Amino acid sequence: MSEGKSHLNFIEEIIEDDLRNGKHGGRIHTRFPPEPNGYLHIGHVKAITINFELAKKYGGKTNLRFDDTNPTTEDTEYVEGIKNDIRWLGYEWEEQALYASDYFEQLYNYAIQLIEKGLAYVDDSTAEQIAEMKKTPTEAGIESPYRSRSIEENLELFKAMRAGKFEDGSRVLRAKVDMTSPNMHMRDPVIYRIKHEHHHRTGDAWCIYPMYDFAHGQSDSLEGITHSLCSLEFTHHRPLYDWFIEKLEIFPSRQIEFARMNVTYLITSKRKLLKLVEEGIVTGWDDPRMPTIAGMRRRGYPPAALRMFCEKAGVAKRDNLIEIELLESCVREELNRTSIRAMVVTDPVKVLITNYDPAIGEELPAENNPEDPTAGERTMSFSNELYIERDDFMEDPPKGYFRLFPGGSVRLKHAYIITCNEVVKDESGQVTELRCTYIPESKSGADTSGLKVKGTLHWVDAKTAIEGEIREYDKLFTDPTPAGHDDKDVFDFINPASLNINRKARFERAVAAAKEGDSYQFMRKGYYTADRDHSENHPVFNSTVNLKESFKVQKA
RNA sequence: UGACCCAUGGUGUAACGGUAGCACUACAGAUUUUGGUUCUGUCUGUUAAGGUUCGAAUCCUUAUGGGUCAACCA
Repeated sequence: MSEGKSHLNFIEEIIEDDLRNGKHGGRIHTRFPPEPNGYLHIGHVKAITINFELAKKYGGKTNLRFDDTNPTTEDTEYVEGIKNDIRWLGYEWEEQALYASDYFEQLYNYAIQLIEKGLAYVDDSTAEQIAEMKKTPTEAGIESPYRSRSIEENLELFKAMRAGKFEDGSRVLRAKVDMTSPNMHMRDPVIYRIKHEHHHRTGDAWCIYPMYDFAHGQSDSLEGITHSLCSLEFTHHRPLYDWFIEKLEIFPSRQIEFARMNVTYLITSKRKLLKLVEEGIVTGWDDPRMPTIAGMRRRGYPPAALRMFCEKAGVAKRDNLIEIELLESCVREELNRTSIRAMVVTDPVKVLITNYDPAIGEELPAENNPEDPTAGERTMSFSNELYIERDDFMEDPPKGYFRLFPGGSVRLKHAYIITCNEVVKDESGQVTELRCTYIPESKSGADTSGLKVKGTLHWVDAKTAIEGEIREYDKLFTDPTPAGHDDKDVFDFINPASLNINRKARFERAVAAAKEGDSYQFMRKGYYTADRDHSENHPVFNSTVNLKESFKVQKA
């Protein structure tokens, strides 16, 4: 049986082509190369899934390599966070994690080789002078006066740089490429700089550090990476990437660029994300409103949903802006399949069942997940005093409203049909209690009443329900592309109501057993996930995503 | 006045010279003890102009639009 068309993306086509041609003996090896200077976000999720899934699909391997060539910004704290996030996403890398810093000695030797070939030189110019001599994209650059230094002098100076003889910024090592190239990265790029700084792994062993362009390609090559996948903004680096491989005559890894993912209402600038944290607009890197992996995890987005999202978003080279609705759809799809249902009344109004004996109560069975029979069932307490959702009652309902109203009947899910007979209000006109009667013959699963009602409501037993907290999250920004305005800053679009803490909620008893990270569907409301602040006696849930609603209650 | 990349419904992504498909969204309808799920259906698309060809979203040319590149960041 045919599985239908395969719909390869352009990277898969390249890979299958390579496989057909027997390139690298059919070996596929990718890598995910984060810099350990911050937390991973939704954009990284795409890079992670592309690298790991491609290797998985073609029987290859994926390395995790920390691109730690700049000691100024990097820290081991981030290394652990990143590893944790990748594992949580469901991926495991080859062997142990690798580090560009493991190759410092080898990279240094590569630099020596380049100097010996007359392809690199030590430049004493200042950063400003170098920038000036590079000129602009539309104007050819000019050569540095130090460009013609002898190989011997370059060797001597570079060794002295390593030996710590010079101050930060006083000299750099540059590759001798082409100052007139239309590609700015080919205009004698700086490949080593002096930084007398402590490195999170190599400590004080080095005071010169390779630049990205001199570390990345060679690291790929050393690891035998066959397909080095990165985002489009590195396209201009590719000629340089290839140049070093060619001149050093090392394993030819191939760089392939894809468009990074943009999602409406989300930002992925590390700098701006950091500012949100620092300004206290969010509570931290793992605030459930953050587009970080840590934030999405705390929000309750399942890893499978994130993977599904990236797969559905696809891989191509054109700029894209994916609607957040696709992400939410993936989250719902996953959670609908897997999450246990519970009844939680978020804005309670009391219901008194006047014909139900206040002295007794009963335990009613309730299925845990209609999508999954193996999820079993639980029981819910029922008595003459209940709570229902304030939204589920209207004294003067519009047509099309099939919840509760005076004289109307609804089914209480897993329980009985009730009819509203009397509305009790306080001085301000606020409804305080609904007096109803129930139909004893209408019990769920044993309904002999023959009655049909249109509405089914969720409810909790007032006597046994637990009070707790729901943190309702909305979008952090009011604009779909907060970072896409030249005249405005992302901070001009902060949604002042992105967090609403609800302390009125009443939870059915079963949710008390939730553990941090457990997701539930609060029936007819949405998906919610137990926060780390959750406890048995005081439930605390984060709203993950609402259920789709095809009916909106119009407010008077 | 540069180089490089890109252009398919509202959004994302397929179609590899031969019926423009899938998903999300939106809107209908069916089912439903969740106004959820599921099912069915509908709406909306090849940036433009030339050229090659029996035939072009696909190949060529030009135009238009968008993006990227000038850190001792990655």
